[in-house]
Amino acid sequence: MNIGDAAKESGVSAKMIRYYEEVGLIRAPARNQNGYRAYDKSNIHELKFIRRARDLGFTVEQISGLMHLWRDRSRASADVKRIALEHVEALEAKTREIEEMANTLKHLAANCHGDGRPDCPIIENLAEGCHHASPTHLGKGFEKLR
Amino acid sequence: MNIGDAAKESGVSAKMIRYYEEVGLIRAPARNQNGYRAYDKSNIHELKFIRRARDLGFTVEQISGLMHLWRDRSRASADVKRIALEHVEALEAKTREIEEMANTLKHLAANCHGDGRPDCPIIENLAEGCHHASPTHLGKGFEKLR
DNA sequence: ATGGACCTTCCAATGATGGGAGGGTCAAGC
DNA sequence: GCTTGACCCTCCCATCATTGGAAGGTCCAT
Repeated sequence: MNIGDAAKESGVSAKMIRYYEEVGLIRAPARNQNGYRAYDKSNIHELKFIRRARDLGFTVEQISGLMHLWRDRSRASADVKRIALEHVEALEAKTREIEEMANTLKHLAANCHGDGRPDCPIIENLAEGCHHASPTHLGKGFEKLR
Repeated sequence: MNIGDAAKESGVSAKMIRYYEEVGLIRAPARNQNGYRAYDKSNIHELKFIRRARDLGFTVEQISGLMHLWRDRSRASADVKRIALEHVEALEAKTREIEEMANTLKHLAANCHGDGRPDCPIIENLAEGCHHASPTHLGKGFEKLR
């Protein structure tokens, strides 16, 4: 099975499969005589695992941890649960931060008549300071959200 | 006023001030005889504008648009309002996507006894497929959320 | 004059992903 | 056998906003 078929079956692009190999998330597969990567069912299984974890918002590093736990039959479910719940917390922190931004903007927009006149509280707030909303300063972790 | 003081006053790091200049978000300021960038109050004002827009999650490109509108005294408030509301929508789409991930994970974790035993529905879901949750496929724009 | 706190430019890295160039390989159809 | 198109390979580059550092120049106080 060449990389293109593996990509189709797993839903992970060929580019990303090579990338995951490069960064050590998956082991380098066997090669055919022509140098093509050869994948089997267990590789596809692994790639699907990765794909689903990506869809849940895990980073490559976190997926690496999950895959070790997956392969380790003696691991405690508590370990997995802890990682999952930590991730839930991180995701919810992100939603709170983004929602805070959205709310501030919504308040500003609600006070903007939105017609042809130039005066606009949104621009004024950006220019002059935060009179309308955004009472607290945004915290760390915020930078990667844009 | 040197770049360090401008950074302190505006809350934008010296590194980022130079970057914003490089990408054309701000115009190159005057230079002293020694080659140091010289900032005045209007520059600080502009940097604070940028800082606040960043805190609201606008990208550099969007801020560029907002600054043009800011400088343009004849602009209609409707233009600003449209940009703001589009951004609110984008932010809320992001929160929905992240919340969907968090909910899926929460459901999985709720079914995981989380003790020393190895069987764990979270890992099983990742390995075998999406039996528990995540009924819909995640949409576009999702990739940048991690 | 020496040190420390500035400033300058240039280069690199982050994380996950896409795009493309330049070149090799394979299988089907002629 | 040759051509063609669809693969595959390895590199390199770009994204976006931000940080870090190196190498070197400047300013000011001691």
